[in-house]
Amino acid sequence: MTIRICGVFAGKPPANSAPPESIMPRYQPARIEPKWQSWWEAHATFATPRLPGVRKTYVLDMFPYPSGDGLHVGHPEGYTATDIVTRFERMRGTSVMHPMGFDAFGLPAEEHAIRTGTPPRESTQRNIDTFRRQLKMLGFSYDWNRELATTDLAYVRWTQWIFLVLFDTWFDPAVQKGRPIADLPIPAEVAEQGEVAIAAFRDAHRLAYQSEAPVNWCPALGTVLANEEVIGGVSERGGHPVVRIPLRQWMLRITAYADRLEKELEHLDWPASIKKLQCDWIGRSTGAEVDFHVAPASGCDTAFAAWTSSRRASGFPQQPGNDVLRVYTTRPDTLYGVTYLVVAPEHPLVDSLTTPNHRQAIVAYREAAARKSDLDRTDLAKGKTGVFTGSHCIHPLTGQPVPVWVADYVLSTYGTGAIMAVPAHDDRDWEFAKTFGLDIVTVVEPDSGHAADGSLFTGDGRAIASGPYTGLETRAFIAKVAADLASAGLGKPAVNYKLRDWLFSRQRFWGEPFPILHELGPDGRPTGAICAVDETELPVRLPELTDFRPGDTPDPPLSRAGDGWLIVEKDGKRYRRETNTMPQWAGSCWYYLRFLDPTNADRFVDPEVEKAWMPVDLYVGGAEHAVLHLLYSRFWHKVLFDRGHVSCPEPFGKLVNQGMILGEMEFTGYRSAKGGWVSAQDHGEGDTAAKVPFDQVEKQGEHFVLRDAPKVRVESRAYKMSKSRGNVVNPDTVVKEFGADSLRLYEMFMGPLEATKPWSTAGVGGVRGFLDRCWRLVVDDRSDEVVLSPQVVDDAPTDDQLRELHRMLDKVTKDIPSLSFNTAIARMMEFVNVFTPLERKPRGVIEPFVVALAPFAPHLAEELWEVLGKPAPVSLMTWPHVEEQWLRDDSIEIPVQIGGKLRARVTVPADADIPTLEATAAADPRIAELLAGKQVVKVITVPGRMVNFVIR
RNA sequence: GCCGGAGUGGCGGAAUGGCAGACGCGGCGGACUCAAAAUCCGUUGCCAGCAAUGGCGUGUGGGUUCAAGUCCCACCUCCGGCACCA
Repeated sequence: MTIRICGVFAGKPPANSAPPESIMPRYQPARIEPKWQSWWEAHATFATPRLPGVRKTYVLDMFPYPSGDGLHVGHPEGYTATDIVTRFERMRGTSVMHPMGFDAFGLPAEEHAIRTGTPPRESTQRNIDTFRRQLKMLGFSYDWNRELATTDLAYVRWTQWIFLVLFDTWFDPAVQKGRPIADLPIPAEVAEQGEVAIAAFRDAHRLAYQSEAPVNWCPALGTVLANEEVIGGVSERGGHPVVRIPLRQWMLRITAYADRLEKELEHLDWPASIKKLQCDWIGRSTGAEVDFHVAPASGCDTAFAAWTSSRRASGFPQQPGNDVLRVYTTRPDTLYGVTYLVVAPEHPLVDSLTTPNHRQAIVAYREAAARKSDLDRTDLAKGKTGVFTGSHCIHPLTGQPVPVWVADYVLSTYGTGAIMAVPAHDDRDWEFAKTFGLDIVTVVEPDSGHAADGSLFTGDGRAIASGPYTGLETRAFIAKVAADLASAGLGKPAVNYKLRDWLFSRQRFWGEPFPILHELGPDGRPTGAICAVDETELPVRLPELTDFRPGDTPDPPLSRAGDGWLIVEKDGKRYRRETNTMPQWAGSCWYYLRFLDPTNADRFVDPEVEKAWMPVDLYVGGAEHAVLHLLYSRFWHKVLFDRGHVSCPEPFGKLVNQGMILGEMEFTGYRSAKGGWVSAQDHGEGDTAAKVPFDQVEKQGEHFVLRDAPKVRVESRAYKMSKSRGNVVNPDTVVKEFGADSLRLYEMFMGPLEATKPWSTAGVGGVRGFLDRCWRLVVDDRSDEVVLSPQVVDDAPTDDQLRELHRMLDKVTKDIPSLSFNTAIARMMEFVNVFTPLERKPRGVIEPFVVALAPFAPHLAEELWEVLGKPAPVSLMTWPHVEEQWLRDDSIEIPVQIGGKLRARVTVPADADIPTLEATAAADPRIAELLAGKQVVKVITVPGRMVNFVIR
């Protein structure tokens, strides 16, 4: 007799130590998991061919940022889902592309470098090593030969190369396509001015261009941020304040692709919510631009008449002159309700519009607005502010003067930076008019009834008090007035986007250097001319620095590199390298392409390989990338497509967002300062929150209360995992305690992939119990060695056993492609529950079960396959065929209802026809009794489903 | 404020308009054991009843239907995102 169990480890495998031989028959993930991981690696089980066979699938995970904290339990959720899909597809004979890599540039590595003085490349490498170890520990079937990190020089080379493609491309609106800059038509008046002017004209049209514009400067991070990275006036990362300062920056002309980015979403198999988020972010709106003539100090009428007649002749000009204020509106039908105009504080006409007696107030207001952070400026709770300029403009249709105000609720960066205010029909204008006592003129009535004068109505309706347009419906009015304005040269239809060009440069060290050179004049100062680094000189490496700190000023750390790095001589001219670096998004914009051909030294990807594998068939990751990453990479992909470098217009065919995994469910009670319990619904400021153990709580009605004090409610919910809350679950710990297969299976069993779900360690124990039962289904747990259970026999399976097998297989086969892993696992559990008690378990059902288990618990399945005496690997076995004949029953039990209420069940032949069903149901003693003396009005019978007697 | 998503046992969840609660956790009872662990078996929505059985039950209120967790209308709560874009 061997003593198998001792001390505190009873029931659990000893942590991470090789178990003594004597207890081997127990399921020991710590032993079998590394064994099979090495086996797969040694046999290159998951190596992907260069080109796919008849059927291909490209299944991609959003690659992780390798943070110093290591893998989080959220990572394996999506990664296990895709791993199951890819293992399943391989077993079905599909060629599978399933790579993994690391998004390794980024702020945390750099901040760590600053804190510790070690170069970011070192800590990044350490973190990648940790991540790789953890990912391998979970048995994912990646082709590790394709591993890449965005920080690899061989990768940076091609990121820079793609930047040069953007630099070499302009967007031709006529064909809605990106074209080589060499094809850009040069207007004669530019050509006349010579080479410098032509170069400047080209630079102004490139998809990658420089711009001196107000940017989001984050002093705490020492860098500027893209609009998308600023949430509510603070940085998305870290929540630091952001201020607007003017600065020369690199921009990417993503707005040129706004229409295509919106329209081409339509056919993608993406969650509707993500499509909508992208749509809203792009924010296409249609309306009209309208010019308001600036009223001269005197002689207003004649000047206006002269202006309108000249406009009638010339038409609506491309650029408004200084004599007009151009506004953008989505509601030109409310033109007759305009009672004032507003320009943004940064609007170029503010100076000329300001009259001397208002100058002081205007200057003060502009200064205050510039000082305000975006947070203050966008805080709706603060109410509207503004100042009158002293000037008026002339309403283009009525000829009446309209006062011009400056207010920061108008954004300089959207539309024309100026609006026509219609307080009766726009809530922001209404609030402003109320604040400053401006006129409110109603010009739209709701279809039902009259609007009270001076009230707010923002919907569509019928025009009133609108001159010749009175009586028109909103939509008809908009169409007609837009046409009329256009023919009078006073306005034109216009489209606007919320999307702004992508601010693409950062003042940080740990990013890709731009492959751009600035020409230096004889005085050593930049001449303004720029040129691209030659393709053959890529990659441009980061210089060796010892100090990575961002400056207090927006001067990038790279500008502190020595002249050896900074200064380049070429064709007898001196150049200074661009010292900004690219944002972290750059690398993640195209990694899915490099995976296809990761070692290619001649091209970023071989076109033949790209055409064969693209697009990505399934892309799984968190919803936090809904706009940023997914919008940016679609943009890059479209540029590459336009320039003929890739074969499809969209990179990601199907997208799935895994839900967040929260910490364990917690009960929180509140204690007052005096120490007594306070009920959760009326706890206040001074009370302290305390965790209450599960067994001291019970449910009473809708709420949980303290068991010992049922009047005291406690809160119950699960929270997002965070270090500060101390509820973070570490995958290493879970693997040590339960094994990788248990972690994988548990995360898939928790609930639907897309749902937010709380963690439950007891739940992990539950699936571990299932894997234990799988083990005992095959392995003899009474022997001292790992040998086949004597209960697994060569008997021919019975019909019932085959039915159980094929029904399980059918469910699993259907559930994997639809990513319904929780129900697939439940079905496998049922299978095991059926076969566990049997004394004789036919090989003919046990073997296919092990094959079906393999995508979910691959290590255990390999081990059991070996115990069954089969040659490894089960991972590449053919997926079991589902035999239809076993999915049907000879007889079935169906419910019988009376008036829709269940009253009995009857057993009938599976193919029974309606009369048989009704007769059998009516013959049931209980039904007969209930129907006696009642009048059956109608009988509804669904063959194979149910019978319902409707009685009076 | 706007836009998404979700409300089902003590908990996670399951359910092509057709037997609500599969599967798992937890609980309860039993077998095995000197005992415990592990394992196996049974049981477990609530109320009434010894039981057969009956009643009630999918956030709330209405509606459609022979039949509603599922479809429609209104509302409530929670979670997530966006937020002066004219």
